[in-house]
Amino acid sequence: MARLRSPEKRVAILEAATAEIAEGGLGVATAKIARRAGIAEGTLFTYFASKDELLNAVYMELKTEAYARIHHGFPIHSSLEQRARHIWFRYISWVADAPAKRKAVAQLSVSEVVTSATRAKAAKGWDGVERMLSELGEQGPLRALPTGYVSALMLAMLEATMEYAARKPRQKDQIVEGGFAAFWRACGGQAAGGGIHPRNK
Amino acid sequence: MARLRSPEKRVAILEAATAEIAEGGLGVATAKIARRAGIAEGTLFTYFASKDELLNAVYMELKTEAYARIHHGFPIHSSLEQRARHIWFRYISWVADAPAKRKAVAQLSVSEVVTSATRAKAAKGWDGVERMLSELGEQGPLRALPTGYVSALMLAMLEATMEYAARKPRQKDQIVEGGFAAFWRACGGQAAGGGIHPRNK
Amino acid sequence: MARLRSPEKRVAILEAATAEIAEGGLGVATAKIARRAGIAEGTLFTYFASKDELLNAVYMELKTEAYARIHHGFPIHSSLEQRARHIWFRYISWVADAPAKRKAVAQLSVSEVVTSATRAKAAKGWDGVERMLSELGEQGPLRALPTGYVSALMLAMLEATMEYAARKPRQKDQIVEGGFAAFWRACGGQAAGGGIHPRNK
Amino acid sequence: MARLRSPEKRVAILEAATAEIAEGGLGVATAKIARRAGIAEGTLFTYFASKDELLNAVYMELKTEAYARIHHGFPIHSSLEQRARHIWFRYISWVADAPAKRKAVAQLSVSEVVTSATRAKAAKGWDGVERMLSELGEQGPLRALPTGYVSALMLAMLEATMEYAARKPRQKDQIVEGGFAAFWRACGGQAAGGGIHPRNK
DNA sequence: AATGAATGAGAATTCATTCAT
DNA sequence: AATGAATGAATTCTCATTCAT
Repeated sequence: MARLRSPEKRVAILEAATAEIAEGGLGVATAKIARRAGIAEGTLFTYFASKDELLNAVYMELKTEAYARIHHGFPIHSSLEQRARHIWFRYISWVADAPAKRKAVAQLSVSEVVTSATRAKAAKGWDGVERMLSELGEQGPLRALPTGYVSALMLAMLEATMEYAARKPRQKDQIVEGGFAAFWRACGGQAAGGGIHPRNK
Repeated sequence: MARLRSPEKRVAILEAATAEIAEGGLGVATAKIARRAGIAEGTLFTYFASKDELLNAVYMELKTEAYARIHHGFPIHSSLEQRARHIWFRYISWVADAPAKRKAVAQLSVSEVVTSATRAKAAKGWDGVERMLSELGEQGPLRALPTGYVSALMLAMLEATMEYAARKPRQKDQIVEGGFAAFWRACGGQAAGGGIHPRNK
Repeated sequence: MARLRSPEKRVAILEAATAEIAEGGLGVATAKIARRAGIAEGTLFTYFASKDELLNAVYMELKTEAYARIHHGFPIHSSLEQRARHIWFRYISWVADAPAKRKAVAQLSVSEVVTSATRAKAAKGWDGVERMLSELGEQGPLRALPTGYVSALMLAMLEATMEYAARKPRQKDQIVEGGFAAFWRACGGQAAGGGIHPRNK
Repeated sequence: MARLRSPEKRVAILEAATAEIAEGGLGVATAKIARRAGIAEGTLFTYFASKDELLNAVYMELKTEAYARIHHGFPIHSSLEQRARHIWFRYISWVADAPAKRKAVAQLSVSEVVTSATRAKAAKGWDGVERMLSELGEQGPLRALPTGYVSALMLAMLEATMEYAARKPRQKDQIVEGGFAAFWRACGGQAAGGGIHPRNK
């Protein structure tokens, strides 16, 4: 039997692509990605049939990873606020650990190379998060708005908060905490101490 | 660059570039932009020294235009909420009029071709908006956070709201209105009727 | 106004392509063709949109040129045999002048890159030759066979004769003359002195 | 190359190569040939040291096969015309059975990958046919021309006839028969009933 | 100033061949 | 012997930019 296609190599390519995209945009040469991944130019194409396919895989991978981060240790029996906090801070920590990942995802999200099929598949992974957040949307002032809007809003506020925090590293913790408070108010909750469902506490 | 014979051509190029970027990403060929603008390939470079310069100009133009939209008819003597509403709905209407512009701006915003100098210059124009919003940040729960964070948050929430509204055209008005309410709560204001500073009214 | 696309350059490319194909087959690199034509790699593609298009153009060009050679000085009022001789020897002389052209045409003829549209268009040019030969097909023993078969046969016999003559340069004249005699007999004619229609002489 | 484990695999490769060449030209990827042959990419190279070697082997194989077809049942004691007829119709039937073979041979014949050594070797196998035909060349009007020219002429007329017949399937038999008659006349023979050497009959 | 042909440095991808398994 | 992943040179084609007209 010949060598097996190594999952490590696949991962190396995805990581190299993420880093290169973060540094140089979606226009990076596949050759550059391959070099960074420590493989030959042509080898990249035994793992991904085309650059587009690779880009879609990177998007999928990053979205999945972010989701896994949030999913891990989710306090399913805690109050709504605690659950929302978990998501907020977990996502922030993911980005803080690897800013390149966020930069890459940002580029991919607005690009046309990521197909709607990929987006749909990735969104399905987010379903879990959305379900967690659905209670937020079902009660309180956001009740009248379509499901999914809450998570879209949360993601947007997260991105803005991270972006901002990244530019002011010293006040980072304060901004992140303040950002969550703002999100929580937007959802109709009171600042810490209050909450949407006092009785739920 | 000498005084340009035709400012119309400059505008045509910027518009063509915006449309092409929206449709095909930042990778569009300058030749394609030129064709769409109704000029020759080479002529583009008498108006913009390089593709990067053009891209930066497009970013600048779009940001400036959005700002102008908001600036126009700004109810400078109305309540803080009224002013915030003005910004919110004006920005939404700008995007609604020309969705391509938003798509283009989104691509440019995350790209590395737009220099920090350009971003700074554009942000300066945006200062006006920020000043209008600064009161929001100075008072209420957002007080402790750095200036600029409020406008960043507003923009993020606006983008998310538009994105979402675009996918559910029938509920558009409801979503846009609900989005503003959420933003206003995030800033510490009460739902319409209340407000941060009742006495300011 | 910019430079005009020069017909000389187009011709240079076609000639370079013909020579390269003759020497190295249809697999030649477009870069090699461009170099031989004295132009830049990219310039080739302003004259021919793709390699396939170039190859089709070469085929067309060579077929047209061969036809022109035959057409020139055609003894329209002479005997059938004289007319057939004219075609035979003219075609031979074309090939003798530029053996590379025949080699290139041979490769292209059997290849799949030459579309049936191109073949049809080229065949239309041969219609003239065919008409000249149609009398041969209408009378004599070939009468029962479909029109067009005579010219196909003639071309095949010509190719074989040339191929053979090229390998034995010393006997060239003898072979070419003998080849024509064979063709003429195949058509039902008698060796020189006789003919299909003695009275036509 | 050691004694090969499986001659069947060698044959499978040759057949796959023939089919692929017929369909896609000499540019086919060896990987595609291997896949069609039902073996792994690398295995091909334990049977043929290089693509060129494979191509030469295909040429050789096809020429040999055609020769075998003709050789089989050759009416060695019949009249010259009968023998020529045998060759003509046998060759036609070979091609009719497997048109891909003829297409492949046509591509290979005009290509530079087939070495003159291979051609010489293949021609040697063809010698048998040539010997059978040599009488045609030795007597009659073709007497003055070099040996080998007759078979070259025959092959050319055969190819043209097949090509033509393939395009008009309904008149196929008529064309093939008419083609032989033409060839026979070209050799100096009379239409059926006559012959070059009545006394030889 | 305007034009668009010319340029040539990449870009993505292919593919014959090698080689670890 | 057989496999197919790995290799990297080579290929076609694109495109920002220059420049003759």
